[in-house]
Amino acid sequence: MAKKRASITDLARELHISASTVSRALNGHPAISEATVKRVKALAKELGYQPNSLASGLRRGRSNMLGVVVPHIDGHFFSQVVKGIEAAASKAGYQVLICQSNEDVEHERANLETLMNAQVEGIMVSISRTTRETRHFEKVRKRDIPLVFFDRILEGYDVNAVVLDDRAGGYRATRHLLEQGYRRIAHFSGPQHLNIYKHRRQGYEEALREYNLPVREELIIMGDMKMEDGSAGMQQLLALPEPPDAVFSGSDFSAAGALEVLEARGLRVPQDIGLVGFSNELFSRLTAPQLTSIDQHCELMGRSATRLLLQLLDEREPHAAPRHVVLQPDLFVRASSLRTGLAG
Amino acid sequence: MAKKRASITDLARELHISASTVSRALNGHPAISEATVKRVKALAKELGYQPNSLASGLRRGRSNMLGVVVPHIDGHFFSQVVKGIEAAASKAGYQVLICQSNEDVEHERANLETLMNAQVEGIMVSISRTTRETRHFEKVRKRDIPLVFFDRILEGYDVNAVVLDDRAGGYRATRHLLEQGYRRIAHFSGPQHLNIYKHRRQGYEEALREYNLPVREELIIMGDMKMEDGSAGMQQLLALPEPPDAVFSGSDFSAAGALEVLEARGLRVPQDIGLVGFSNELFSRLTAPQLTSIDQHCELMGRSATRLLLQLLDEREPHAAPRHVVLQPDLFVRASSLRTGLAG
DNA sequence: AAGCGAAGTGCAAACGTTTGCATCCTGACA
DNA sequence: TGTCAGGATGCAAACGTTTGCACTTCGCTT
Repeated sequence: MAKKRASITDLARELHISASTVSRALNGHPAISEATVKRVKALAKELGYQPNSLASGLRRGRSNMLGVVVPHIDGHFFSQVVKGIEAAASKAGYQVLICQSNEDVEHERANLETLMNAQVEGIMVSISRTTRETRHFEKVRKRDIPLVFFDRILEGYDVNAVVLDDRAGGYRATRHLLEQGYRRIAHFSGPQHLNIYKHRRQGYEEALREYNLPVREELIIMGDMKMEDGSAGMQQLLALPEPPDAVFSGSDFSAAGALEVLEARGLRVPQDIGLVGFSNELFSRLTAPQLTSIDQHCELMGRSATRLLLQLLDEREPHAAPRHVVLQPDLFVRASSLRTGLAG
Repeated sequence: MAKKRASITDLARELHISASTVSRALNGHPAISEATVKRVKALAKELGYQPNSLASGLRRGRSNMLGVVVPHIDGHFFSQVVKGIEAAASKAGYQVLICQSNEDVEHERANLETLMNAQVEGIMVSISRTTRETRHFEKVRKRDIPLVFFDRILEGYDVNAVVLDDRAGGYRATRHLLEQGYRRIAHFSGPQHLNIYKHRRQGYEEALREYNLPVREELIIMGDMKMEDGSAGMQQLLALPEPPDAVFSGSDFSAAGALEVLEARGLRVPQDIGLVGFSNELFSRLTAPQLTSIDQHCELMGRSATRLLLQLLDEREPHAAPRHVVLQPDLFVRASSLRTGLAG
């Protein structure tokens, strides 16, 4: 009844052959005879042999594990990305170790240590909101552990990355509002050291300029993109002498917050005020009215990041030029921004 | 420039002491002198030494990893549970390996193999919707790998588990509707081999009986609890000669689907029809009207499961009687079920 | 008949830690 | 001075795999 798990040596002893032969038989080494392979595999099955991946990892200097650091895992976006990562990784025979930084640099630093400790072969990161410097990533690089960033990256830090074309997203969202006839369009944005919020804002401004409209300071509200921030921002906007006739929010959450305020004030969406969010969260179909939003192809992003990482692992060229993959966003038009649709 | 990571042996060589001493110094073994400890730690820091957890895992027969198998990771519930697991595990010095079964038994079986391969010390599982038998779990048990189920368990399979008191949840949801004056209450339920849906239904029936109301077959709709199922179910209900005046849905998603249909038909919630969901998904605050729902304390569930697992690991009594932890749900009352609130 | 190549297998070292036991040293006590 | 205790360290084996190299056998070729 001793529950010791069968090892390669056990198989070898039982079959009166050497451990090397067993190992090779199991791994499909060509030099082993048909017959032996059969015997080994049969016994392995019988004893329920499972390779010890710690041992093989140790010996081969590989762990078959990839690490992921995300700010958090709740909400649609990151959980979908992780899903994509998982799918791509497991197809390639890798395990995935997932860590959450909780939007905190210190946590992020600790996560990286943890992952390196666990001997992961590569790491994918989406930086936390409080990350402003890159020392902890340099440590990873020094160890020659391939590193791929996704979605959120640090401005001016040249790295391998898979990102969304946030500028295009911001542009298309805003342009859609303009085409619907809205002219005084406000924008909710987040911390500007994060590429995503900065680029969404730039896209917004670009669209305005294209329509020869001024970019007004008072219509751009900086916040943390949570629901509360959206509510507060909306109230601030409504208090203006000339309130906006539409809002492009850099996040669905703050858009939802804005929606609550509008409803409470008895303002109609999209008639009185148009609204567009960002991320195409699950709930954007459930609000009343349904929320127009930008889809980020989260799962694809996860798969792309993993594919890029696997490529790097494959090539093993320590310091090749960093590669960028840019995904194009999609605009999902729903009721919250459809003014003409109602008229027509 | 060889990027070989410093090992214990490297430290030992450099300091002209033995590897054992270095190991002991780093692990706080009492027999090592103050002075040596200092020297070792200093050099370790200088060289950026990171212990190789594969090696130490191999030697000590421990991996410091826990495995988790969930049906999926999107949506509020499981991602929050995972968050709780992660938090509790990392506080205890464990890594977490997360696998998704995609609601498929075969995947689930493969996930378990994978985790055992990775030498996890214990496994937490919430079974997939298509899991109806337990052979693959027996294999884990045979290896004496502690196993804890959470939320979803197989009826009649006696195991360590952390579950919600779903019966109480169903009861309280239904009772709340009754107290609001609704009398013809329908119910959306899911696959009955899953404890959660079965118990929610039982709680629903219990509340009806308490009010001396009949349990009507035609008012109980079985489905897959997705949004579409909710829409379809609602249409089916509205087509009845005597449609219900309220619905208790076993999931927020199908509740949302029902809401869409109701809105399209011009039926007012909660005046014409009351609605209660289950899970307290993030979006339940965002629907119009906001959705009354049952909160499952997801994060707590994750923490509890982990704590239980760690206990089992600690005790190492192979076949102690399985333990159950039952969490109490909370009812979050919102507009979708507040008929009297409007009158008052 | 010697030599050769190929196929199949085994030996032993290595990966980086941990740990039981042995060893050495120093100082104290009888 | 001899003995002993205790503190500090080292030795070597072990965890389960993988892998370069050597070895045996056997059937062929020259």
